[in-house]
Amino acid sequence: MPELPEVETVRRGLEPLVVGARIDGVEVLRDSCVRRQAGGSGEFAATLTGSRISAVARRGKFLWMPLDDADAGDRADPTPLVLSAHLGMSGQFRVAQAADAPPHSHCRVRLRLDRNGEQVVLDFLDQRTFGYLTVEPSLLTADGLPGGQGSELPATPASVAHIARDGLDPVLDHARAADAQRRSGRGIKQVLLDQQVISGIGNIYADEALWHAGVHPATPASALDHELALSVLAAAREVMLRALEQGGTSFDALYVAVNGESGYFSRSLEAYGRHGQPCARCGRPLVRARMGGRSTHWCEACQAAPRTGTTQD
DNA sequence: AGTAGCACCTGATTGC
DNA sequence: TGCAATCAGGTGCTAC
Repeated sequence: MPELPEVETVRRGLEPLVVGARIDGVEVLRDSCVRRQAGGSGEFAATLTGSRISAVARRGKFLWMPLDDADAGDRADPTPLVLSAHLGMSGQFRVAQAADAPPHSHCRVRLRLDRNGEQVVLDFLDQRTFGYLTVEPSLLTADGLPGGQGSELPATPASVAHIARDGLDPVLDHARAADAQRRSGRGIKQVLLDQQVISGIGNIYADEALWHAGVHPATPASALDHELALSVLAAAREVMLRALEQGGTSFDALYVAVNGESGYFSRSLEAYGRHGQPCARCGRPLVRARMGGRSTHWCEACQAAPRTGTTQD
């Protein structure tokens, strides 16, 4: 589930915990949670051990931690390495309370860190195992990334190269992103979920943004004019910023911050999960339907059905 | 080339 | 009570 505000909440929790820390031990409890690693979990653990984490970065829902590798000078190709993480639907980073605490049943990887002599045990939990960790090279330049602008980040993992700038990225060109959306004939809901057009928006915030903008989720993106496409993007940005202020959206224990705390934005949701309940704007009951395989919530009165071409309901 | 559909998993909830 | 079907916040691959 975690979408941009939740992943950013995790990033902010990790930053003071891991930056400058040295990885002293790596325990992989479930091999399949280490992905895209040629040498598997063995190589993953061997490469990480002894490395020092220099930062925690994010684009959209993708997290990564650049590594200062003490042995980099010995390698034939000293490309900067990063520890990449994607939380999938249920991934979490959690600090274990004690070095000898038995790992949670959903713990997939345990990292033992040394931060100025202090021992920190960081667990990667993931019930559904759609999330993953990997150590991979980073790109030396950001040229050619989706969005086209240069990057203020030191390095971007290869696995993130195809991901567009996210809605809170200061470098995002909103006008270009809006026009990129309008090039697709798919429904605007599906285009909002396309991480190669604009990243960070997931199923919750897509529904919220469209409710706030008053746009029907099935409206073909190509039918929006430039101004309306911009206002959908602005709505997405505003709702994600407000969610971030409240630590993200938590429905259950599957999303919590690094310290185990839940976010409070679920009580501010206007559309997602509110089918059958009255619309806060007009009082009509909200409806739910499946769209592009995802459950979608909207108000039939405030979010007028697309009326392009042939008529319908 | 762009897009729909499915695969990847576990666990909670719903319905018979 | 038991068991099967359904659903869940995401992404990437494959086949049209």
